[in-house]
Amino acid sequence: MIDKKALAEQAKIEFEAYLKIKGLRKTAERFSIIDEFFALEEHVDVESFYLMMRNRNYSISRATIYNTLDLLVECGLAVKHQFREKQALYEQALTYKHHDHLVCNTCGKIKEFSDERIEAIKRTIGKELGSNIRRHALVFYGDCTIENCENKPGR
Amino acid sequence: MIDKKALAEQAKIEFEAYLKIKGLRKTAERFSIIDEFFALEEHVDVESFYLMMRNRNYSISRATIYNTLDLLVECGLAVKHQFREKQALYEQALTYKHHDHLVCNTCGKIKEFSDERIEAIKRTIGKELGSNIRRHALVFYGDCTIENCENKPGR
DNA sequence: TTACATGCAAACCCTTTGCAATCGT
DNA sequence: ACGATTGCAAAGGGTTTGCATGTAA
Repeated sequence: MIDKKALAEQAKIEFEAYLKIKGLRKTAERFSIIDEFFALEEHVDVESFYLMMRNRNYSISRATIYNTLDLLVECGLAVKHQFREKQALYEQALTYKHHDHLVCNTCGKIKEFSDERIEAIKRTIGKELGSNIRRHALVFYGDCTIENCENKPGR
Repeated sequence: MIDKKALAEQAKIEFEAYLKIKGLRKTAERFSIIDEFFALEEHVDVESFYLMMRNRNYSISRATIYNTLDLLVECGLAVKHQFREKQALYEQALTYKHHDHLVCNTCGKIKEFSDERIEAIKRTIGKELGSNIRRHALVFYGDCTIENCENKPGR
């Protein structure tokens, strides 16, 4: 189990460096977002995150959250996903190692996995189609086969 | 080169069968959408398709296009993609063989590819995470390495 | 001091919905 | 005739933008 506090502190250090390079300001809002974002256990959408922060008595606006999360993505501290059609989900990426996602058709939960073979496919296809492939997004959608899965709806 | 007309005719036959099963009506609009949709060379978004049809003097509404494209997806004649955040893209799928996509960072064009190795990854991960994986979405994003690529912007 | 940031609400974009008018069956 | 389908425009939901106010540097 990783220490969330330590994670947030490291994120702040990296974020400060990024702000400095870009000539952006260190504002209280940005740092409070980092505190809360790196304490999360899961991917989060902006609206939930906004409501959560309001519930915890931060006075912060949606606009600032959008702005800050985008900055975190820019500097590599977060990753933005588009699993469903509407809302984007943000994921912390401090100790980021690329991984892909399995979305459960049964309960909607998202699991992570990583398989090196995808890199080989990228090399083959990149060569074949004339592209220097920089990144990929791979999502599996499947039915849960785990008996008594704790995430099963209606339990 | 596949004969577009023949494609549309085959699609109509399959679509009629689907409508019959579902007790839905055969309307002129639905068939005109099939005519135009199966004449397309590329993935299309709803708004472009709507404008194209209006330009060709069909009197048709966006609502009907959304409705009909969704029916086509339901009966397997089309596939809906969500490559970017906003609009969905629809692709004809009459002679559908699953394939994945490479999005060009340089010109935005979408190329198709297929690599069997992804199936092996699905089996491994499905077993590992307890999921019967039904489908996947794999998108590569890369920089064009083709000299004098005809799609290069600013040519 | 002076740009950059913020909060708020309005605007935006794509998609969905409500409803009266139409049209298959 | 009946109910599904249409066109239109309005509503919806997530995200972005404009602007006056606030604030880090």
